[in-house]
Amino acid sequence: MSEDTPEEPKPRRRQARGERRIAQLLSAAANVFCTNGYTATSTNAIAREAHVSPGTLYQYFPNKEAIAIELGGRLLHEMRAAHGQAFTPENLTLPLPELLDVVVDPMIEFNCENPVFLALMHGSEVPGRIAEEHDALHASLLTSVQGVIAHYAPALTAEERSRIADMTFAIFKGGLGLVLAAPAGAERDATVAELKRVLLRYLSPLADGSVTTTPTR
Amino acid sequence: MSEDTPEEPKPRRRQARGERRIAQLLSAAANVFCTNGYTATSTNAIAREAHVSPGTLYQYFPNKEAIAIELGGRLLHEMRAAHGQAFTPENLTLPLPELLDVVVDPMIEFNCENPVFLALMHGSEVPGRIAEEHDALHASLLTSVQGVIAHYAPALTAEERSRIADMTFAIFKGGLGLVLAAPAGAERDATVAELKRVLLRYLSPLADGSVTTTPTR
DNA sequence: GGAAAATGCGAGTGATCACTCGTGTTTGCC
DNA sequence: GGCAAACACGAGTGATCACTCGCATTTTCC
Repeated sequence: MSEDTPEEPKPRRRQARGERRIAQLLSAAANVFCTNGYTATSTNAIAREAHVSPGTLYQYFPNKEAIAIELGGRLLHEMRAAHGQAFTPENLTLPLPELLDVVVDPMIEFNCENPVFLALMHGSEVPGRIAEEHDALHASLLTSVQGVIAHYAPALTAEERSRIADMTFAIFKGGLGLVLAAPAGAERDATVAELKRVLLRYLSPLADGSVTTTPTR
Repeated sequence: MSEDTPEEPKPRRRQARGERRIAQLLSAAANVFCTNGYTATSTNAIAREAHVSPGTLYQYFPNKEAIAIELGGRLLHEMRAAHGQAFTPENLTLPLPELLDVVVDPMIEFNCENPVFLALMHGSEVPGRIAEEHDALHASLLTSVQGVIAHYAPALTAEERSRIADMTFAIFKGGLGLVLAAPAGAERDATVAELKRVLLRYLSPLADGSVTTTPTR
């Protein structure tokens, strides 16, 4: 929730304890959502995880969905920030391998540190509101990727560009699952490197001016 | 204890109607699981979708989990059959583009015709029994992919081979999501072709004898 | 035809869940 | 200190869910 909205009939006085509780509840919710999924998670379980009574939980959130909305909203906000930092105009001029580093690494890091993000954004069991915001972020990311592709291969049609961007993102998503499944450390790093290798091999022919729809063999 | 029936403690006489009902219930369950997910699906909703009373449903399945088990088991069985047909020894000798056709097409087709498969196998909300069987199938598929990779690039270490197989499968999974999201027809075909292009570009360097762990930049 | 088994029904049952409410405690402000 | 508001609690409430049970109907076998 932003603080500059004029439609706030609830000017809360106490903030220190309250904000702490909200953060505590969201953190607990992230843990439980992550392990059980949204639907199978009970509000009582969230309260228990936060060492708080159910009544206290409902003092800060009107219902279960609002918890996911708030949590998802915060994650989406962070994600958008990372996204904006990755797809800067100057980064767009980097050679492909370096561009991949600059774009992939922050995204991977974010998801490693917030595994609940994938859990919340992926399932069809999440409340519609989250799904909408996620779709918006997804579209925004796709547009950025399309921009990169257009920069590397200006000759492509919009349809081809769109398809390649979709596929690039799907590859990343699939690889992300692998990375999250790998234990943090050398194995995870190797998986990330492999993911970048996939993307590099898939995308580097674009820079050569070869048309993707023409079989080269 | 006194009854020593080895496998079938339930000799059902009537089979025509019963088997029909079971198929009907499983089909209904597939629909509802597909749209709502496993956890959010109620047994009453399955019965309603099948135009059957809740009591009738529980005459054929002891509980909700058993429905998913049976449905998942049948799908896994079909999937295993398709898998076995794809990874035949003679197919292994095909050149990579043809091998991709032979392996990818049936898998895509199966998932297009049984979208509930992904829905059931993917979520962490599914009963543990399904997850186990799915893990077994997953491991089996990975072994096959590793076999192919070993054939194309015998010089790789087991670790590299495993990582490449994992990544290949992750790419396929990601692309599969795209394919299922695309409307059936030309767009879907184009997406499948793009997926094969990704896999081809990722895997074809293996056949050239270049070592993947050496940076080529 | 008639017994027995299989099939079918749907209201009912206990458990669980999201959520509330009455009450007690802590904190900010004078 | 004292008051009001924010905070905290946890037993309780209505709804929903997975699942049952008594009974009616259909099918099979003789």
